[in-house]
Amino acid sequence: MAELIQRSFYARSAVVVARDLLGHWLVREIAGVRLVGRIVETEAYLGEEDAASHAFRGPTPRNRSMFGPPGHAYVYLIYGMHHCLNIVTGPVGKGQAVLIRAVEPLEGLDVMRMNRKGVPLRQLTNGPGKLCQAFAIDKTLDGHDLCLAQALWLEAGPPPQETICQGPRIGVRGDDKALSRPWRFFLKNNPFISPNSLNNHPCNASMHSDTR
DNA sequence: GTCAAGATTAGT
DNA sequence: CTAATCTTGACG
Repeated sequence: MAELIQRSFYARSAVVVARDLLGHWLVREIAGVRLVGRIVETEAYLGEEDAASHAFRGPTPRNRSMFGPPGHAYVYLIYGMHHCLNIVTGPVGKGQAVLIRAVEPLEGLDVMRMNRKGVPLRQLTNGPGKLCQAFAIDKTLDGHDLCLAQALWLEAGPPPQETICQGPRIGVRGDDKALSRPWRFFLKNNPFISPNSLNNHPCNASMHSDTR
């Protein structure tokens, strides 16, 4: 098994972590069965300075895990029907997190297809709500420690060969500043990024793989 | 207590 | 473009 990602990785700015998360593996274990997805799209959310962030107005019962230690999950229900998975980053109390927007299925495809019946491979995990359904991630995992290698964690994957693109975040509200922030990161031309990102080429400031 | 809005998705 | 579906948080 690949190397477990340590807490020090998460204890940095959400913007940096969001980009560095591309190519790493999201691992879910259910009843001994292993599901793995390669992270191909993320979004960074900061704390009280970011009008698009759930943490913008300070801690509440829902977002309380955002203000906890880095390396934990923040999972919430949106539109009454879809769950979204975030990774808490940065210093305790800042309210930073990274939304996992899309992964490329690597292991446990059969279970993922079971959780999302009749869905084409390409659309199995190409959105924040879709990947949570495929990986059976819900609010019971809110606050879960990702550094324990239990139930849900991340492992280091090989550095991505694809170009890293960035652009404005999808579906967010807030002030003009928040809307203009290029804090969505994704792997160029990867078939498993969200439909929105696929249509969002050309990417803003393209850069190449990080110095992993 | 009330109520509008939501870091989405699938279907018309 | 719109419905689905229900929790949250702001306000009073």
